[in-house]
Amino acid sequence: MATSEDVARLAGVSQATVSRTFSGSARVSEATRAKVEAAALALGYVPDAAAQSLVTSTSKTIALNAFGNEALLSLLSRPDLYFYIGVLRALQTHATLAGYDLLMPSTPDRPDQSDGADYIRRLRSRKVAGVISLGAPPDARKQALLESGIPTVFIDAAGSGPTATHVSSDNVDGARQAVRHLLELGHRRIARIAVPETVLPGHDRAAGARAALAEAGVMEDPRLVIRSDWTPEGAYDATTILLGLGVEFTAVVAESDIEAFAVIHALTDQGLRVPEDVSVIGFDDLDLCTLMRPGLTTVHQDVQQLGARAVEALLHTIEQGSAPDPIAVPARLVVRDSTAPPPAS
Amino acid sequence: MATSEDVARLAGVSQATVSRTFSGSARVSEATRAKVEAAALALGYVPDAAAQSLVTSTSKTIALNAFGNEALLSLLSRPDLYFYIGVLRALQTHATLAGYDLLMPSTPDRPDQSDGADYIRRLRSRKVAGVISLGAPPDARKQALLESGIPTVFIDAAGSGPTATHVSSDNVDGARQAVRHLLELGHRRIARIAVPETVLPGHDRAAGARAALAEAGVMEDPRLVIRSDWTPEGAYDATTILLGLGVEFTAVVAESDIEAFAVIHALTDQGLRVPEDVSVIGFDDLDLCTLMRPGLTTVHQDVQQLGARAVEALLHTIEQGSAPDPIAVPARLVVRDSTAPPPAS
DNA sequence: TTGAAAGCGGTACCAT
DNA sequence: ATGGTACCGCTTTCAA
Repeated sequence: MATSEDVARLAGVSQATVSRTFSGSARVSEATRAKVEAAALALGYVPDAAAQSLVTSTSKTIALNAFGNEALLSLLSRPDLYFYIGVLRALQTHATLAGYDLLMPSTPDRPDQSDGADYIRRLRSRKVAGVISLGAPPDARKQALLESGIPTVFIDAAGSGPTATHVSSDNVDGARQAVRHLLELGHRRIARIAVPETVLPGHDRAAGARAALAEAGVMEDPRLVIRSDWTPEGAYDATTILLGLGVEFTAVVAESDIEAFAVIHALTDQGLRVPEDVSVIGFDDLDLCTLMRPGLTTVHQDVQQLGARAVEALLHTIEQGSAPDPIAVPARLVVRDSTAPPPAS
Repeated sequence: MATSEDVARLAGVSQATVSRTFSGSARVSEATRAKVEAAALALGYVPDAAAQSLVTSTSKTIALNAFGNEALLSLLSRPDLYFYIGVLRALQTHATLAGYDLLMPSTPDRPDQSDGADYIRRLRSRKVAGVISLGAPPDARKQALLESGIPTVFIDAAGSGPTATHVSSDNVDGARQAVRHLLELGHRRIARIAVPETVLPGHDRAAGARAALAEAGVMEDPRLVIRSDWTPEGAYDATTILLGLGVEFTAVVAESDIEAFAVIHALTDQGLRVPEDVSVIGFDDLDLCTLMRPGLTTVHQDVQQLGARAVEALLHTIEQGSAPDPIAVPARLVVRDSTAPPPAS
């Protein structure tokens, strides 16, 4: 690999001038710049990232962090997380545009003890410019990030501070639209397969659902809210429990498309028809929705926007030194074939 | 951040000794090592990655490369590529185990010109230890990788040389099992929705299918081989074309599960039943297969193994300086409900 | 505007 | 086994 020294020699200037030419900020005469650039091109010169990083104490790198102690991508193989693929795609696109590389740091050997501090040390060792965290990170890690001063953006998780903020879909409004749609169709007994309200999307969606109900003067029946865990298995079981309760309902709102499919299977396995007997609404609007039958009515999350805004917010934090306010990306209902008016009964 | 100098001072040894303690290879007395480690722990010391990289000319980083000129994750949002999520997961898991970080380099601004050389320069600038490439990379990039001497493992793409090899499922055998299964059920008129044979999986699967046919003394009808492009839309259209041909067939073999679902939809949209009228076989065995109805008969690809062997092969190349032979990971047929004997007719 | 020189935080070779 | 020291390639004062 050619070094700036080589380029300097060929261009007949000092090594410092080569550095200035590439760092952009400094003033270099047009003539010199041209000479240097020609020499650099001829030698195929690219600045050494490690050397730059060593002296500047930073690198054009954004670290990705994800839920739990598991490696980021472990989770992506769970069908309920196909959603994050879209987000990752958008992150990559926009990070690239800004000239940043995405890094998936190897998880420490012993994820259990002193997680937080160790995690931060590894990030510092890598001199990452910032962190984007998908989903709810473990508390120790989240806390450590908030205190570290490392620019951080949480996606789908709460967390803000001087150098941290979060972006997510407008879950309140998304859930409100979903429930409102059902209400307009005439449903009054609406069940929800819901994740705990301790996680941000769970909290916001519950609030949105209740708001829609309240607007229509309908009281939420707590028996129709069944806890689940984002997994299709959990949703299937929750639906079975719901059916076993013997409480009347004509519609089910799920927390994800994948869960919605599981709900539909649970219903049809019991001889119920969707949407004739029961309406079902999902969340996410995955690409593969177009492949499923019946077409799923669901709340579309704009993964492109999610990723774009996350990168944008992170860059702002890196450059300005302070994090912007939390960001909500609009969500919108997509009506397909899994919802219909409740049976006449 | 604490430096090795700080640790040395606290431990009452020289900075060089601290370095030795951490590099592991050199000989340090037990007593000294203990002192140094205590001091390091107290200071929260972690070696600076950039400094290490600068002096060693390498880094514990594996770069991910993927198809086309697009950013890696662009492709992952296409439903036909959900398969690679599983592979990525396995890659991450095994890279972590070996202490390597995964890097997704930002794509150059102008992906068109001088792609190859520029790509390599960026990798060298980052001093990546090796590259893992998913799917068929653009020719310029692939060629550049092969010539660069950078350890490389291609997944699902041909490519080998002194420092490069490839790993993929045993596509020949997988396709053979699929077709053999259909033959055993009594099918003779077997259609294939197939990607071009210029890509490795396309080539191998075609060979496997023909081998199974040949074993059974069945002649392949070229009219039953319809070209497609891995996408569900392409598969849907291909199926429609197939139906329009007026050529008899009782089974369809697709190149992926997602395509298989599209094939099923195309068939049922024409009033045909699966598997009563037509049997359909997919490839991949995605996690979400368990969520689909009918249950899809498909060829299972072991994504864990794929990722594990890829990392293993790359580490071998990095450490030994020479690449191992190409690796085929066993695939196996999973029989569910989308295949049955052909209609009596 | 440009050149010279001092590090950034490590590694590794040379003595001791 | 340990300490001293010469770099790795670049950024950034400080002078000229």
